[in-house]
Amino acid sequence: MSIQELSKTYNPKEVEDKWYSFWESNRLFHATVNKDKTPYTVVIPPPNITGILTMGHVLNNTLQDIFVRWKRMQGFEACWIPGTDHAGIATQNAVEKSLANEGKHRRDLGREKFIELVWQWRDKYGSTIIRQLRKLGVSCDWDRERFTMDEGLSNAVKEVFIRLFEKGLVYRGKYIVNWCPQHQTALSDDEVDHSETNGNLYHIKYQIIGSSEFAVVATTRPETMLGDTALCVHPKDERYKHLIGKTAILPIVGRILPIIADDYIDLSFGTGVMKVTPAHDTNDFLLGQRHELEQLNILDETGHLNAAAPKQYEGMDRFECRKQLVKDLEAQGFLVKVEPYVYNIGKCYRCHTIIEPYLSDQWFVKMKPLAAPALRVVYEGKIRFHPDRWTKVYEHWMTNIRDWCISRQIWWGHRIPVYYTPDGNYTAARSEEEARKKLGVGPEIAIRQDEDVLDTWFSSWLWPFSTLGWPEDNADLHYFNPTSTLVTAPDIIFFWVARMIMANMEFMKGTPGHDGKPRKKDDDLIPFSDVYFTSIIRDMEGRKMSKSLGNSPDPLDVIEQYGADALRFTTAYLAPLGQDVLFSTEKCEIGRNFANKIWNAGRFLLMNKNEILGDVNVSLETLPAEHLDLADRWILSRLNQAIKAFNTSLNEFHVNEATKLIYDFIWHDFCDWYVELVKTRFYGDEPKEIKAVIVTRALWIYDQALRLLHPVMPFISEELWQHLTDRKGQSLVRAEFPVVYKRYINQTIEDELHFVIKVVEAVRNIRGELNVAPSKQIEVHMHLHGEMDEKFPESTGNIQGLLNYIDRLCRAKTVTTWEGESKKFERPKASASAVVDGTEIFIPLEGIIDLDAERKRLEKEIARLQGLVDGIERKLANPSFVDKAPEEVVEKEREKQKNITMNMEKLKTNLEQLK
RNA sequence: GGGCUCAUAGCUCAGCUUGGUUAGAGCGCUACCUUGACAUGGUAGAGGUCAUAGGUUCGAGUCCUAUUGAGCCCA
Repeated sequence: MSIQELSKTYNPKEVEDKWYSFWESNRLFHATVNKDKTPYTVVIPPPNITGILTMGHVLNNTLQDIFVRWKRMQGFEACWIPGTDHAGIATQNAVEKSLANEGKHRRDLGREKFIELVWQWRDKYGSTIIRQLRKLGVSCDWDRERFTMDEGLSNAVKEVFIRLFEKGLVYRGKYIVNWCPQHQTALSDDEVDHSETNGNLYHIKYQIIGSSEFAVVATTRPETMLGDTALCVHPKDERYKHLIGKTAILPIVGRILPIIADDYIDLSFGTGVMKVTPAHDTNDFLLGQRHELEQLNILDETGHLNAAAPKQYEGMDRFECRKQLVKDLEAQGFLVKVEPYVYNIGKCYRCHTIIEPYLSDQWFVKMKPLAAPALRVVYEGKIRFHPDRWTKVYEHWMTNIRDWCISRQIWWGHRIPVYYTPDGNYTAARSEEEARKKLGVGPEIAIRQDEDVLDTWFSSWLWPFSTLGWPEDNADLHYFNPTSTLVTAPDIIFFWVARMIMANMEFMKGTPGHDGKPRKKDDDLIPFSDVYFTSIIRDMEGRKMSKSLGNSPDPLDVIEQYGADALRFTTAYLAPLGQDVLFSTEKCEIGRNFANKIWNAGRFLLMNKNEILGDVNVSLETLPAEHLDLADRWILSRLNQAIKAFNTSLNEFHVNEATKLIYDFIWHDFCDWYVELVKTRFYGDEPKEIKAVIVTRALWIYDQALRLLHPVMPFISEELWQHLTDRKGQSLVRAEFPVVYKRYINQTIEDELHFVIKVVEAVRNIRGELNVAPSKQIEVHMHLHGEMDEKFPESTGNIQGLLNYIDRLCRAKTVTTWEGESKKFERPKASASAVVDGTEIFIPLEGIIDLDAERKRLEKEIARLQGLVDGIERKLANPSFVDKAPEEVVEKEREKQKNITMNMEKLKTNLEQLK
């Protein structure tokens, strides 16, 4: 391929869609059962079908893709299963909203018609986010895409419900649940957001019967008094002991309430007397059960007062009623006082309506028995959390786990597979037919299925095996489950992560594992071995990204502006394990600039390849190892160090560290130094055959760098990789990931080249500080300290090559070397000078040099070194340091003192000469 | 009330279980530079008493305790 094809800057738009469709149409992401390979499976946290791509998704999916692409290139059978969940409440909401625009309600259509409409909606909008994910470059196995309402997954849900029912782990009960009057459904505890709210504490007095006394109670929700069925005090409370057993009159209503005693009462709260409303408060409900109190429900499903309330309030909204009731209490003299009060209020996580504790019939899962093994596998490290601190959070929740309310009073979702006879018998069954059998009723008797559907999470918790075909037994399930890494946001650790662990351990029992034998051991029953909890993406002020704040950039706009690779790179680069990320769109410049740098390095190499070799295909199969010089051996050492460190970082889930490593290797080691060093040989007078080797080797190293880069920046790496040579239809997606060759890692070589770098930097520093024009050719005199073969054991015999490098990088005319401590050495007059590892560098600048500036520069450097020496000397003068510190540490300090002092002395001599 | 995390350059953060390099990077800032890949670039420079107070240690940005401030989770 020829250079004309590479533009001056990288243009992501021209390459991204092209390569994605190439990958997808060649099914390069498709995984199959392959006994010769180790599986590496990841299940996507299924986004809602109502969702659009957010920065959170970008981070989450970029991380997953990095892991998956890395493992795939390393030769694992990498399988990333994508999909979506049906998001019961959110989706129903969206459809109801559009119905409302037509002035209709779902009840007008009826259940069947409505669900049909939701499916239509899903077909139209439900895969938006899946399309958007492709833009990001994710390497999901699209043949395996699943949806929680698919037939197979629905069967899994049904099967699980029935098995739990038969085990007695699913039960039906009247319970106080979190009720959302907006959605008219129960919510699980996790679906309620708590926030501090400014409200009032109302003090209301209740007349004691047979006495002139009043009991004063304090409440934040006065309207619930209409459902009061008792008053309660602490049995040991001296203030109220005499009231126990008596009765009081409920103001306005006139109902007679017993006064009971229970040590649940918090003596320090309010007045110490509590009103008891069993149907409208969880704690009161439990208290009511203990004391067999009547449960009086005063609200309907929409949060309006029902017929159990006095006539004047019936039909009122709960908050309207609160207002009116307070007014009435005040008018009738029952209101003692109202004080401002801050308390926690629960709101629906979907619509932010204030949650009403509400008494209703619901289905629950008994969690304690399921939690025990799930807790054990995390305790024992069979599942590891990253960062590790989430294990504590998990343990705390799991040990205090409460039963899970799984029924929802909506239509969109998996309908509860429970059937009722007219006389109230019920059972769980796979079909009406099975239900009849179980219930022992014939076709002449009508039975009805439960109206409610299941919580969406009741399908999500089966995701690691339902997506693989469970409950049908099949090879995929044996091979790809347990999965490997789960990448998810920490806020769904309870909703999802914990429950998946419980489900996998319960339902995969007996399914054949990798070895074909039925699973029994924890190691085979876990759903995944590692959980990576992602950072939370915030804006630059540290606020959570949210729709209402409008501070969330649309990732598609960002991709349009900067390219998908830039977005991916920047996100991964900025996101440390376990810490929040402050993000702004402009930060994608990091990734964009990096992409451009990579692009231009490739452009440079291809230009030179064309120059030297012409329009031929080079073979990049193996490293051309002839004519290696210091620079080559140095970059090979750096490359292998980078590969090694990259793998280590990813193994430890330090993705940002791995990303930084590539950045530093490509930008600094490769571009800043290697490319500059190699120019010396490209433009030097070596024969063409050698130049051909050099450029091919540079391309080979660059090829390795692209492989290293591919998991993070798949598009640009593929595009460039294809340009390097004819790949014959192969893709970088399935190319081999670079392997570490330890023999190329060589510290001596790195030190030697580092010396060259330090000399170059010292000269550049002089040029910069003394304002020597870059175009000005200079002379550099080096007075080397020590013996040549000691100083450059790897370069002995090719010192000229080494000096050529310094020459070129310093734009120097000549470089003079003085070996050893030659007596004949004469300091060039009127020179700027520096010392590097004892080697003196002089730049004669007769007539140009600003002597004053040079003196100041030297004085500053001497002062800096003096500071260091002082510090070291203080240390060495401390007898307990010399006594107690390890010998090697002390020796190191002595060595340091010697070297710095030597450098400083030389600078002092040079300074003297300028005076 | 219980628990967790964080505090290092103007800004955003590295410096990781294992205390000992002259505490680093990117952005921003200053000066210079279109040099045969790249101005989405190069070179050089300025900028830090590592939140505060104690403690452990020969030695603390790093370990421990407390305080202050910021944020999160659970109840």
